[in-house]
Order: sequence, then structure tokens, then C-alpha cells
Amino acid sequence: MSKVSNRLAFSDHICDIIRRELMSGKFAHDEPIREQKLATRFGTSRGPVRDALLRLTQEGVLAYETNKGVRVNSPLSEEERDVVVGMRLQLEKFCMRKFILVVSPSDLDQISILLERLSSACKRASLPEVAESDLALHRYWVAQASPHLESTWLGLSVRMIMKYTRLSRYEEIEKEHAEIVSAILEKDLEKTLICLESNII
Amino acid sequence: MSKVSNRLAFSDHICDIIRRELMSGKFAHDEPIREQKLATRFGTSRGPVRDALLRLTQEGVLAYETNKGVRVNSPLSEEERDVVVGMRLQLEKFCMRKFILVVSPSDLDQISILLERLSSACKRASLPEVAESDLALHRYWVAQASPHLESTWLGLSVRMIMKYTRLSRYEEIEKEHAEIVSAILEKDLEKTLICLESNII
DNA sequence: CCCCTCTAGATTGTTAACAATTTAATTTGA
DNA sequence: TCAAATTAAATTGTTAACAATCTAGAGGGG
Repeated sequence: MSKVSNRLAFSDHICDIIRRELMSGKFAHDEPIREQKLATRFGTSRGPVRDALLRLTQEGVLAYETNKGVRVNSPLSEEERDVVVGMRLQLEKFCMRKFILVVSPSDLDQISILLERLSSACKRASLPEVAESDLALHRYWVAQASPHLESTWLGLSVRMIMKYTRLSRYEEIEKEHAEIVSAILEKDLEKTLICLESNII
Repeated sequence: MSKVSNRLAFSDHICDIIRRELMSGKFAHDEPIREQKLATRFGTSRGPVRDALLRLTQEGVLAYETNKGVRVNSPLSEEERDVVVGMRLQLEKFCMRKFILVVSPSDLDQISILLERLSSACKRASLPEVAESDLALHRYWVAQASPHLESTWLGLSVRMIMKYTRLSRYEEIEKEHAEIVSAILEKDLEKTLICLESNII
């Protein structure tokens, strides 16, 4: 019986969709988000929607007030964003150091696939897909190197991306990530870290 | 159930209580946490408990698996903890720089009260209260300087504290924080940052 | 004895109804 | 007219029941 063992709950699905839409700028800052509205949109009850919103709240994407629900968080100031960038860089460089030591052939395959998806999204200039596949690529080595810190990393990254809104430097994004991946393939740690630093800004 | 006149929801209380217990080491690492058990303990239904657990999940304290519930997260490795300490320092130093510029008399009053609570907890050697009031004190200047990054800071800090329950250093903890606060009172930024660095390890 | 299947209990996922609270619109009084 | 008080609508908070899923253990067949 090949039953779907890792069956996804509705709330997981909703969480991912909302996060993607938030990153691609579908909601305005400080816009309130209504549970019932989302519930009817996804054809579920308020329960799973509430679950998803609470999770995103703790990622820092949404802000929650008791009895008032959640709203899209205000944008970070330049200073705050710089701090977040610094923290993410610190964390991701740590992960990359570990990752490059233990990287396996199947890891390289996975990375190539993710890079291809990012390139494709860049060529189609599809902001939601670019944001998502950008994140998915970075997330891969973070999760491999340090699954315990994956959620920490996700919170920082989502917060970062939300600030630099519709920056349409798709060619640059594509090129920067191609460089990172090729440096990983060469197992050149120093080069990889340098590429990372110029990508995460 | 008696009516709750203040605006706090049950799930907020539960969230705080569980976090405190986690920090003070009441649960073992990897121990599964059952919704119904907590619900009966707090005299509520599973709903608010579920809310609280989901929030703590995204703070990184608990780990969640679909259809399997949550369990206490595995401890960080030494390396991982070092990275988290570095990130928290980066963030909290940024907040302290901002805070010390705009600190008001009422802020100083609040800080003194929080410091007093911490001292009292240290003298009574009550681990849960020490952990909580330690966090509350630091949280004060973080929240004042950058409310947007408060949840980010909380996630890092809770994760840090969970690794080492510094049982026997109550006198040190008390002294270190007294120094930080006195440096703030003197508005000596450099000294404050140095004290912070030696406290957050 | 081991491995597989299957069942029974435990646990999480989802739903809809109801309670409490906030928000707005309206009324009331000076 | 303006502002405080009051009501009505919208929204979130909580509950209990039910559905889906996982887990542990008993019972066969090799």
C-alpha cells in the first residue's frame, strides 16, 4: 500500500502560499488579514488558516495582536535591514562551511535542479517564483548543514526579501547564483563565501 | 471559568508558561508534547494549547511534524550555539546603541524594576524566575529600540538559554546585569556594550 | 523465531457553532 | 454642533464533536 505517508496538512499548504504571496508583495504593509476571508478562499474552515497565520507571525512576517488578529508587519528601516542581513550572512556562511565539507553527489544534483528552476523563473521574470526558488536554493544548504537553525534562517530571509520589493534585476540574480553554485562544485570555500556575500545584500 | 477582564487570551498565557518551563529545563530534549495533556492541565480545550505550541514551534524551541505533533527540539551543537550567540550579540548591540540615545526617565524606572526582579530571583535561586526575568530585562531595551525585531531576538535568546541552564551562577548573573544597567544609567555606550558582550555568552 | 498483516487505541487535523471582544455607526444629551 | 454613551455588525477566541492518521501490540503463516 503506497499510501501517502508524508501527507501534507491543509495548514502547511496555506502557510506556504501566504508566505509566497507576502514575499512577492501581494499584500500591503500594515494591511490586516482576515481569517474568514482566507478560509473561504481556500475552501476550509478558520482553524487551519489560524494555524498558518500563527506560524507566520512568529517568523516575523506578520504581527499579531490579541483580539485584533494579524496584519502584515511594517517594513524594516534601513538600519534594521542591515542588521538582519548581517545576521543572515553570519548564519549562512557557517552553514556553507559545513555543507561544502560533506556535500554529496546527490546534493549537487539537487542544487543543479534548484538553480535551473531559479534561472527559469528569472527568464520568465516571474517575481513570486524568483523569490521562492531563490529562497529554496539557499535553504537547501542551510537545511543540510544545520536543520536545527533552518527556521531561524527562514525568518531572517523572508524578512529581508520582503523589504527589497520589486527589484527587477533578474539577470543579476541568475548570474550571482550560478557563480555560487559553480564555486560549490569546485569545492572552493573562499570563493563560495565571497559570492555569498555579494549575493546577500 | 471566571471572566478574564484583561485582554489577554488563554493561548498567550499558555505560550508564556510553556516557554518558561522549557527554558528552565522542565522537559527533556526530544520529549513529545501532547495537546490533550496540556489542555486538561490548564483547564481549556485543545485549541488554545495548539495555538501556543505552534507559536513556540516557529521560535525554534519546539519542532513540529505533521500528524505527529510537537516535541522539544534537540539541543544545539557547540558550533551552532556559538553562531546563535554571535547573531544575538549583533542584534542586541544594535538595539542598545539606539536605546541609549533615546532612553527616558521612565525607561530607567522600568529597567530598575526589572533588575530588582532579577536580583530577587537570583537570591531565591529560582531557576524559572531567573531565566524569565533575565530575558525580560534584555527584552525591554530590544523592544524599545526595535519592536520589529523583537520576535527575532526572542527566538535566538530562548534557543540560547535552553542549551545551558546556568544553575550555579546566580551571583554572577546578578552582578553582570547590575553592571549593564549602571552603565546605561551613566549613558556610557562603550562600557555598556562591553558588559553586554561578557554577559551574552 | 521472525516477519507481515491487521486491529484497537491514542493522537492529531478539521469543522461548525457559540462566546467574547473590538470596531463602526447611531443615538442621545448638553 | 460636538462629544459621550449605546447599539449593531464584524472579527477573533474557545469549545466539543468528528474525521484522518499514526502507533503499538496481538495474532497468524512461513
